[in-house]
Order: sequence, then structure tokens, then C-alpha cells
Amino acid sequence: MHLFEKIETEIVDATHRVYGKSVDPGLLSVGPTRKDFAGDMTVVVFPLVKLLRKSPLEIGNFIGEHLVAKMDEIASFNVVQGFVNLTLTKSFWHIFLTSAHADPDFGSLQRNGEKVMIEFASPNTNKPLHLGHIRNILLGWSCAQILEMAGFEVVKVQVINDRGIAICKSMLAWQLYGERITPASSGIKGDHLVGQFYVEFEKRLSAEYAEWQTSTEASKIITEQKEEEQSVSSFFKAFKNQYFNTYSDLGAKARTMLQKWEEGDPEIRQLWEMMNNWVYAGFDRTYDRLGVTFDRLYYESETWQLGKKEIMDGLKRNLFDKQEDGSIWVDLDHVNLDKKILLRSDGTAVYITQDIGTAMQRYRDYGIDRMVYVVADEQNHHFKVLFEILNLLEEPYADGLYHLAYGMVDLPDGKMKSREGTVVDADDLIASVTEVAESLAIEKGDLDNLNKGEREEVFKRIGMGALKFFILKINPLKRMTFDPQASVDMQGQTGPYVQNAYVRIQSILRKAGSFTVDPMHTYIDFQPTEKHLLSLLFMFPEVIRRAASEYDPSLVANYCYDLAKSYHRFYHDAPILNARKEEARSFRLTLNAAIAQVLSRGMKLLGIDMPARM
RNA sequence: GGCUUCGUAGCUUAACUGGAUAGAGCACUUGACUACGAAUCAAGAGGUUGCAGGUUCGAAUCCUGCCGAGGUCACCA
Repeated sequence: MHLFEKIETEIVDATHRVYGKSVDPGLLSVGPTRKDFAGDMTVVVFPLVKLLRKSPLEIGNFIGEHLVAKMDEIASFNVVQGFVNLTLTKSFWHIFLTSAHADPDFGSLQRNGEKVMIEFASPNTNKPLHLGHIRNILLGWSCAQILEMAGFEVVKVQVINDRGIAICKSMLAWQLYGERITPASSGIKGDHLVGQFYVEFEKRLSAEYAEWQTSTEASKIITEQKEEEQSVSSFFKAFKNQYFNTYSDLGAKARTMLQKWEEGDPEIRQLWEMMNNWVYAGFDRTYDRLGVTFDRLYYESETWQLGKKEIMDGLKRNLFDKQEDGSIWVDLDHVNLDKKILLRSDGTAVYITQDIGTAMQRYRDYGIDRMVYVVADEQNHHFKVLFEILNLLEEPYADGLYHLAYGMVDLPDGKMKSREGTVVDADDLIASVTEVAESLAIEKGDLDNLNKGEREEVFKRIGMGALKFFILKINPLKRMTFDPQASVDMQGQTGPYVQNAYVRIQSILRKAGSFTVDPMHTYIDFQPTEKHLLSLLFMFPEVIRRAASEYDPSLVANYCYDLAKSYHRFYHDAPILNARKEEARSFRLTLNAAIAQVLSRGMKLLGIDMPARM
């Protein structure tokens, strides 16, 4: 931040000139002053104590005196226990507020010429989106907006896992039990319909497995393979995968289908395309409700061959090893990672094969400097390996790879498990938050002047505001507990609380009509709440910078909350429209407008739209 | 078991990356709508930052060891 840097260089200069010591600017810490102390900016002097061999008080006075003399922006200072609190001049704040108010891009950082691609969502096409995807999508979307505002050129993409055994399970179940049902004939949203067949498959498979467990073949395997201390039921639980691959009739059919798919069997391909298109139509509706779009979609079915080819090239360059059975491996021992398989012995692709291909394809398409993957932290290991492989292949963007790992979402009563039916469906969740918003808005809202369509837009903004804020206010790294009750809360630290501050301002600005900014320059009697608001506004660009460098929307969410909270208090304490003096009214209205703008832009970064009334 | 992430008020969480008296929200108790919107504000109560050491002017944050909870170590995705 400009002012902070200026303060730092002044201190470095002064200590060099007076004491002949050179100070590493990184050592200095400059930041906003804590609420309960007098001042606007604070410098911590402790880091200089050892270097200069003076008492904290002496150094504090030295810095304070020097800065007051050298910098027009600084009016006075005080020293408390090794902290120099600087008070900025009124005119500094007037100039700042005037420019922030006039600049519609306030908070945006300079274009930096870097191009960053961000991947999020990455669903499988065999079932509808759920709460986990929602966190992923909101994080990805928000980071994209933040990076854009921080000066990057951003490309939003997703990779769709549209092939593989999972979608074959749904396809097979539809073929066997579906009776040619379609989204059109049933009125069921496409992704949900396909999901139903995935569940149907798992159900039938479980039944088949249960029956097989009573067969003579099964009892033979039990006697051969079961450990003595192991119970029969836990043995069968662990054996299920192997059963699917070796003994299951349904499993055999699904695998045959996958094989046919890879061979390009026209009938299977047609079925695959039809069902995937149902899913895409369903996903699109969900994305639309969430308010997200993508610049480009990548499909696994289109990049896995490229991955295979690149691996074969790497093999020629002796970067990888081929085993006797034909499988190809990479050895990452030198960076403390294991050996990792890249191609199966039969030459078919594994998951990482496709990721390698996708990465290369993307670079060919966009020539990106950075690539961010928004993927749950259960895949930390996978991405370490992937990045190391791309590094080994000397890809030009290898240094710019970043895995934005977010913690998985738990429910109050534990993990989400699709098998136990405890997943929270994305569409259901969206519908329910909107409903709650609607009933609350009807009860306490002020919507008489709006028509039906406008009202519905308001309900949607409030409901989604609550949901998005609830999810994004938490640090992405952290595992989060999603309490459905709390997520539709609209009081306290919530999206609607922030929206409400904005709505109050809009109401005031409507009533104020046009006003002039000029008289505010003679207003010098800042109230503490006003000063605090100015200081918060001043920090906005810094929040953007930090949020971008840490890929952390929660910083923006918490900032918006702090600003809204501070505003609500100010609103309560000070008359705005009816301020006694003209200069106070002018100042406060300008402050209001600037706050509304920052709140709106900040929330927009979270994908949250502001209602004008609520 | 190896590697790894995380333990902050009853619950959900913040702490400017080592800085001032650990800050909010929910829930609980109490007050404030004839001033611009009460989805608001104010006040109260709630903490040995998992435990024990260490590093230093200063530790929720860094190092070590325990305790507890996740994740991961597939020719799955």
C-alpha cells in the first residue's frame, strides 16, 4: 500500500542518515491502529531496538518526530509501549474520501500483465451437484473475481470427468431398468435422473453381492483369504471392490461397456452422449442459479489421449520407466514422493494421465502464466505429484501451478456420505435458502413498491447472499461444518446483514437526492465512528491485494462484515440527512456513497448481488 | 505405521503472518423504534488458545514431545 510503503522508506532513510544503520524494510511492521488507541497508523518499533541499541520510547519519538516533519499526511504522533501511533491530517482524509468516492474502480489494482487460469467445479457426470461442489464453485468463482480485480487476466475453466466406469454404471442401469425414461418424459432434471440410475446400479449391485455371499464360491474364498481375527462382514466389506472386478455379473457388464466406449462403439457412444447431455443441461441450470459462468470447458474424454502421447514422449526422453509388464512409472524419490503409475500395463490411461494432457492443452490454448486448481484437500498428494511431473517435463508454466486446497464440508451430524443418503443436494439447498428469504422478506421487508418479478429477484439475492456468505466467510483451508439451520440465518455475521447496510444507504441516498461534495472539506470534527469508517475504506485495496495473493475470499467477506458493522453503528449514532451543519451532511453523504460502493464491489467479489430494497 | 492438515467461549469462527487487554456472530440475560429502514444498535455474562516444555523484549502463531480429530499413501477417480 502506498502510504505504508512511504512510511517504511522514510524510516529506513532516517535511521540510515542519523544512526548509519541500514534497516531491512521487511522488518518494519506498519498497519492500521487498533480501535482503542488514538491514531490512524501504527509502526512497531521493537524490531529496531536491538539494531539501534536505544530504548523503545526513544526510537518511537525519533520515528514520530521524523515522520511528522517529513510527511505532509501526518499531523501528530504518540508513543505507547513501543508502538508509534500516527495521526493523519484531516485534509489527507478529505482527499482520500473524495477520490475514493469519485473513482468507480476504487480498490482495483493495476493490471500486471499476467494471465492466470482457474479451474473449479470439475464434476463427474454420473450424479447431480452437492454441497461440496457448491463450496468448490463459490471459492473458484470468488477467487477469479478477486484475481481480476487484483490486476490479473483471468480465464475460468472446468474440467468435466465425462468418461470412465462411473458414468457407465448409470448408463447400464438406464439400459437395464430405465424403460426409456428421459428428462422430458419424466419432468426430472437431467442430472438428477442420471443420478437416480447411478443409485439404482449401486442398489442392484449390493443385492447381487449379498446373494453371492451365500454361494459356495464365496465360502471357498472366505476360507482361503479371510484373516483369523477378521469378521465375516468386515471381510466382505473390504472384498467388495475385488468382487466387482472379478465375480460380479453387473460389474462385468459395466466394464464391457467401458471397453466398448473406448473402442468407440457407436451405440454406446450414442447412449453416452445422450445421457451426458441430460446432465449438462441440468448442471447449466444449477450454475445459472449460482450465478457462475465459465470461459471454457475441458472434457476428460478430449484430453486423455494427449496425456498418453506426452507420457510416451517422456519415456523416450528417459524421464519415466517402463516395467516388464508394460506399465509406465515415474520415480519421484528425489523429492520425497513415491513412484507413481502413469499408464496401466494394458496401455490404458489413469486419472493423472488425463490431468497431464489437460494441463498441456490449456497452455497451448491460452499461454497462461499461472494455473490454479480449486480441488478438495483430499487430493493434496495427487497435485504434488502432478506438479512435480509437469516440472520434470519442463513445462513453461510449472512454477505457476497452484493447488487451492479447500477443506471438505461436514454436516453437524458428521460426514456427507452419498451411500447413506446424507448428501445435501445443490438444487434443494438453493431452493430452500430462497424460500426462507422470501418468507422473512414478506414478514419484515419493505417491498411494497416492487412488482412480482422484482420481488423474486430480491428473494433470490437475499437467499443466495446468505448461503454464499455463510460458506465464503470461512477460511478455505479449513474443514467446515455446514449447519443448514445457520446457513439461512439472516442476522449477525451474515450476507443479509451486509446487504442491509447497503439497503439503508440506498434509502438515505434516495431521500437525499443530489448533494454536493465540496462543503465537506470544512468538516473537521470527525467522530470516532467516522474515523473508523475512513480507515476501513482506506484498507480496501490492501484487502484485495492480500486476498488475491492468498487466494482467500474469506478475507473479503470478513472485511465487508466489519465495514457493514461499523456502518450500522455510525448510522445509529449520527444523523445524516438531518445533520446540523451543511459540511457534516455533505461529508456523511459522501462517506455513505463511498461505503455503499465498496460494500457492493466487495460482495460482488463473493458472487453476491446487492438488493436496493429488502 | 510413514507423510500431512487441523485443535481458540456451549456452538460457528477472526486475529494484518511474531505485536498492544485474543476480536466477532449465534444461543442466553437486559435495555433502545414520534431522527434518516429494528434483517439494526447498546449493555451483560462467556477464554489457562488441546496438554507439557522450549525459543525472546513479546507466542494462538515458530521448535520438540505427548493427547485428540481429519486426509493421504490404488494398474480408483
